[in-house]
Amino acid sequence: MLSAERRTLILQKLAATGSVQVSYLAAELQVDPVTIRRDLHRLESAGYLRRVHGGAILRDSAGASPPPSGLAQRIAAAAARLIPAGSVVFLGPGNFTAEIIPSLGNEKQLTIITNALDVAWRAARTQQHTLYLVGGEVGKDYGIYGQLEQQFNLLVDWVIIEAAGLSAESGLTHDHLRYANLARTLLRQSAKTIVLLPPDRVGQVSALHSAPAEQVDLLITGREASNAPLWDLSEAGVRIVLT
Amino acid sequence: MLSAERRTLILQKLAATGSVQVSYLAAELQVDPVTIRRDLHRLESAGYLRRVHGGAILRDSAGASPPPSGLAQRIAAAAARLIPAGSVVFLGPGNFTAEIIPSLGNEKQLTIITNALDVAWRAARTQQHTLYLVGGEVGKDYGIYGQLEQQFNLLVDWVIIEAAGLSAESGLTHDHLRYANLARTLLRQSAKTIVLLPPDRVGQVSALHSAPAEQVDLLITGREASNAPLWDLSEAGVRIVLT
DNA sequence: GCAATAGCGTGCAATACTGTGCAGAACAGT
DNA sequence: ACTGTTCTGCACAGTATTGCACGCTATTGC
Repeated sequence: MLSAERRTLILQKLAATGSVQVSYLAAELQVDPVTIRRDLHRLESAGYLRRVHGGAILRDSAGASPPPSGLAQRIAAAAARLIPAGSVVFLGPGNFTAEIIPSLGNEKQLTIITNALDVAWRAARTQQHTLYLVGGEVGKDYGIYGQLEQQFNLLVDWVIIEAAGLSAESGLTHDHLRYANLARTLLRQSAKTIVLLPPDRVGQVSALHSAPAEQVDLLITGREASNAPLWDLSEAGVRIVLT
Repeated sequence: MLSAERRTLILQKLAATGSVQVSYLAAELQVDPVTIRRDLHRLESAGYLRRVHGGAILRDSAGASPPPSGLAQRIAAAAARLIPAGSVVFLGPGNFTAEIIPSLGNEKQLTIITNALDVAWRAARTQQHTLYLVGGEVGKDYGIYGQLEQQFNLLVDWVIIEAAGLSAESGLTHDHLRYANLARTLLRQSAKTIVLLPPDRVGQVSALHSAPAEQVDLLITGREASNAPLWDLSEAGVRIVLT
């Protein structure tokens, strides 16, 4: 491998995840840690990143977003494992979905459609996927709730969204009207639907309903989720992945 | 084998894999490494690739956004000073326009419409402006070239874009068709237009024309720009800001 | 506060790569 | 056939990159 190539890979990894570790890169790229350190030193001199003990972080991440929680990484990693290379996926807004991008690794190439600015930014910086973004007003949660149907012919293999609640009786529910509308539009298509949910929201019901539980193909949540609602969902035909 | 043939093969290999190594090519093509080096040198001069130690890589595989140069910050700061609080501005793709966001400071609130993912991301993170984003496919330069007119009623006070050239006779010119089309659409509106240009592109002409110089209200460039073309542009009614 | 651990920079030697001058070979035009 | 030009390979000296060893420093857990 060319040294310049290696430095490009380091920058891509950094762009995708926000930070890199010397030890991880050394193992991944099969070079001595001291070589990685020299690379990082060089890239810092060129202004591409900021060197910190143990690795490097993005140059402009002064007051950046907090590091992802372990839960988000676990759920996102589980989702990433399920998606085959080459799929067309829709990613909704949220911390869990955004964390999927760095979980995908360097090889798996997808076509990603999203209405979340943070997801789009992470995906774009990897230069690895084909990326489509919904237009419209950008909200404080980085979600963009535009006229989806006008902009794309939605023929996606997987729809991956978060929700405020999922129960067998009340189905998929949300806190915000625009999010509920988005979910309803997306699930009308015949794609496979994956819902990412914090474990404490399994079986819960929120204000705005979008779809019955039967339309959810797969629920990914934490293993702390209580069993009774999971059982009911499973009865309703929802596959469950605990992580 | 003809030398031109060999260079074509080198470019093919490079396009296929993203990088080539001198030693590999020398063995593969059965010529001396020195010959390969001379080929690469030539191809680099012609702009086909970027030479690195041990081989060559694609010209635009920077991986991450390059650090802002002093020039970008100077030009962006000049533009930021000109925009009054509360304005509705369109920001096109590019390093200069992206640098405007941090130059705006913490108080000035704008309504920003953009088709550049990096601009949008920076603006969104400030939580300071009202932000609209054009939808569509995200390109390698983070530009999104969708159906602008279908998505927004463009009633902006300022259109701020970059270009590949601006001269009094040939007007505003660009390197990429989609960018030229964008500029043409934007400038059809009656907004005030600001063009950000590296000083060495003042008076230059590139392949694709979008608008006559008269439609440009303001040119912001570096003070290194040569005087004759600036004078012509000023005659054509373009206000000039040197920084 | 302190010890264990992991990470840091630097000097050094081995290796690989680089540019350049030179001479011979291939080639095009006369 | 002759001649000037371009391309190619070789030799050589200089430079870049890498891994290892060493002593030093930051971080972590108790």
